[in-house]
Formats: sequence, structure tokens, C-alpha cells
Amino acid sequence: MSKSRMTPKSIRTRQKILDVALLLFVEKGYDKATMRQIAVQANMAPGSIYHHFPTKEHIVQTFYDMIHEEHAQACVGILRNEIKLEHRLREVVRKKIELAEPFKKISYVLFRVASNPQNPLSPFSAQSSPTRDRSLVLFRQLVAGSSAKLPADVDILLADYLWLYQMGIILYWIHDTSENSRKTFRLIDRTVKLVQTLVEISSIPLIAPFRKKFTKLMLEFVPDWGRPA
Amino acid sequence: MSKSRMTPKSIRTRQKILDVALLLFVEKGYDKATMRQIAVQANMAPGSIYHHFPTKEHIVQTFYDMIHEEHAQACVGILRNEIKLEHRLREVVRKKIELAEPFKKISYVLFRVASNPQNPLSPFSAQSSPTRDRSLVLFRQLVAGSSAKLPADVDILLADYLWLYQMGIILYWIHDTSENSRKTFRLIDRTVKLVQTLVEISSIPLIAPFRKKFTKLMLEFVPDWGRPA
DNA sequence: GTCTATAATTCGATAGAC
DNA sequence: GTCTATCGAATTATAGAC
Repeated sequence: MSKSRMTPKSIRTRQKILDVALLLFVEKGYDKATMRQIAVQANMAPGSIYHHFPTKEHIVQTFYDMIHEEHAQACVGILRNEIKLEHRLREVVRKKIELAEPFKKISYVLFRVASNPQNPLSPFSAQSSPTRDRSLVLFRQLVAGSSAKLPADVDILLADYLWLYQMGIILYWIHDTSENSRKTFRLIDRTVKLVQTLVEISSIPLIAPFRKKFTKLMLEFVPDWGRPA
Repeated sequence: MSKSRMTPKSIRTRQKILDVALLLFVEKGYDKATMRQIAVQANMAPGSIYHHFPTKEHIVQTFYDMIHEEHAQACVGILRNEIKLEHRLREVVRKKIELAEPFKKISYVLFRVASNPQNPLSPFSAQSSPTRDRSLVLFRQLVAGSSAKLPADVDILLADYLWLYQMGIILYWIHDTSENSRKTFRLIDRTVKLVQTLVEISSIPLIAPFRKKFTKLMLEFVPDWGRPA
């Protein structure tokens, strides 16, 4: 599995498969694009593809991993320039949607996988998912490097819940049929303000008791994803 | 499609298929249970099943329709006895999970379908989904018949968002591995109190301006599901 | 040994005879 | 309504090519 063990030829073949698969997926949709068609366009036998990808879903998964890499790269710049939590969150989530936009028609496959807790690829599954773990790291940086002064109980929860927030945005985006996903970007702009407001309110000493009750609730039900408690 | 047109024999055959399919689904999981196995256990040819169900997914969908019918029945009693919004919501959602519990292992198929906006069976799809529509009616009754005095802007939104809230609970439940879904029931108990608190706060005249901004936001982004505005 | 090709298998779904 | 026969698609088994 490790990339270091791949031969140059293997890498080229793998990339060839990804290239033609992406074209076919966006052109015909995930279900209509067959492994045979991919094989024909990549000048290989259908069985050969399985030497490089265990299943058809893994091919799609690879696109998401690639998007994540691109996103992580882009976020380095964003997180260097923006200080305020609201702005960091806004730009990070907007960038995610921007990068995913070309893959919109096949994105539902991501949630199709996610919905099955048994599937190890699911970002919600108990088993450690590399994609999810790296994504969570990003949100930890987003929170940790911001100018927001957070109470300790909020601090340990916020990154995880902002990750869930981004999942919700993606789910909305998948079903958003407005031109250029205009409504999704509006939703992001509106809701990050809400997050900022809530975070600011959470720091008011007067409401600390209420906040503590709330964070205790959130801590009890945050997915633990098999981490040590 | 209408039940009135079904012959007694057709009804029996249909029921037979559902019986053996459920057994196989919970025993082996949705994907591992094949149409051929279902056919063998129902003493029919594989092709014959398709006279009664258009696809394999429709068989699962039927279970959810049955659960919904049971749930709707049970809710008549609940909504007659409980007055307070918090209690109505708590009992209705708890009942939903109770009734769905035997189907837990195959429930992810519901979200697998839901995740594809193109799929007409998806409760999020633009096309009118009978299952979703009847479910929404239930939540409208839940809100309308409660003792809560709601501002008009909250009133028109609450039912739709409580329906989404129930969807969120179901998603949590699907991934909840605690014994007897203990954590899910705890989550319900905790969050319905939160809903009640928010609804009460929303009626305080002093915060009306903030509330109006919030409901305007929610109104803009509530799924319109192809309803007339 | 690492890819690739060929052929077989499995499974959902369909067509058409009875 | 049911059956037989088959299709088209994903996946797998196995053998061969480099």
C-alpha cells in the first residue's frame, strides 16, 4: 500500500486509470460508468484494474484523498493569513467546496460509503480512517491557531464539531441544485457568523454555568472514533 | 401500486417475500443476502420476486414504510396524552428508534439511498416522497397540538427542523454500538430538553430581534422539497 | 516478482413463454 | 403470476508475460 514501494510503471498505470475514470465518472455518473469502459479507455483488461484498486468505490475514494491533499495545501496559506476564527473557518470550508465542485456529480458516493458503519472507508466508522484523521488535524490547527480565546471545555470540543459542521455543509451541497452551488456558499457565509457569535457568547463569565452544562452534553456524545478516552 | 387492487394471493406472496427477506437481511446483512437466496427460501424463481418488488432496495424501503405506519399509529396515543412540546418530541422520537431497533443492521441502506439526490426514494430528493411527506405531517401535528405558544416565524419552521432533528438522531443511532442503543436514548433525552429551552427562550420579547435574524436564516435554507413557496 | 490478460463466477435485473 | 433463460456488470481465479 505504501507509495514508496510503487514502481514508476505502476504509478503511470494507476494515474492512467484515475484519469480515464474521472472523465467517465463526471461524464456519465458513477453508476453508468462501467469498469469495462474504464478498462477500454485505459487500454487494459478489466481484471487488471483490480490489481491497482480493490474496488470501484476505492477509485472514487482516491479522488477524495486527492481533494483532501489539495485542500490541506491550500489551507496552509489560508491559516497563515487569517487570524479570526470566523474567517479561518469560512475560507477553509469554502475552499473545500470549491475544490470538490468538479466532482459534485459523483460526491454522493462518499456519503453512500459513510452511511454504512461496517464499511472501513466510512469517515464515521470506528476504525481509524486516515482521511478523517488528517481532516481532523486540519480543524485542530484551525482552532488552535486562531485568535479566539476559548474556555478549556470549549477548546477540546470545537475542532471535532467544526469537522461535523463541514460534513453537514457537504451534505447540503450535494443536494444543492442552485447554479454554481450559490446557496451552499451563502449558507457557509451565514453559519460561520453564527459560530463566531456562539464562541464569543461562550466566553461571557455570566453564562459559564449554562455553557458547562452544554459542553458536558457535547462531550458525552461526540463520536469517540475509537480514540482513548 | 394501490393496495386495493391486490388479490389475496398477491398479498400472501408479497408477505412471504418480506418475511424471508427480513430474516436473511438481519442474518447476513443487506449486501450478502442475495435475491436468489430470497427466492429459494420463498419457493419461487428469482425473476418472480420482481413482479412484486421493482428492486432489492424497494424491499428494504417497504420495511421503513411499515415502521412508519406502526410509528404513526403509536403516535396517535402519544400525541393525545402528552401536551408539552418536550415530552411529545421525546416520546415520538424514542418510539421511532424503538420500532426501528430490530432493523438496525440494515438501516444504513436508508441513508445510502438518501445520499443520492438522483434517487427518487431519497427522503431528501426534490421529488415528492410519500414517506417523507407523511412523516412531516406527523411533526406538524406534534408542533400544532402542543401547549407551546410559538412566535409565527418559529411556528412555520419548527416542524421541518424537528424532522431533520429526528434524521440526525437516526444517523447517530445507526452508528451507535452501545448495548440496546443506550447512548441514543440518552442523547434524545438530553437534546429534547435543549429544544424545549430554545423554544422557551425564543418567546422572550427582549430577544425577538435576534430570533428574527435566526429564523430568517433558517427559512432561507430549509429544504423546499419542491413545495410551492 | 510485479503487472496483465483471459476466463469464470456472482448477482441484480429483464424478456418472453406459459 | 410464475417460470426459464439470459443479459450486463462487478469481482475473482488463474495462468501467463515482462
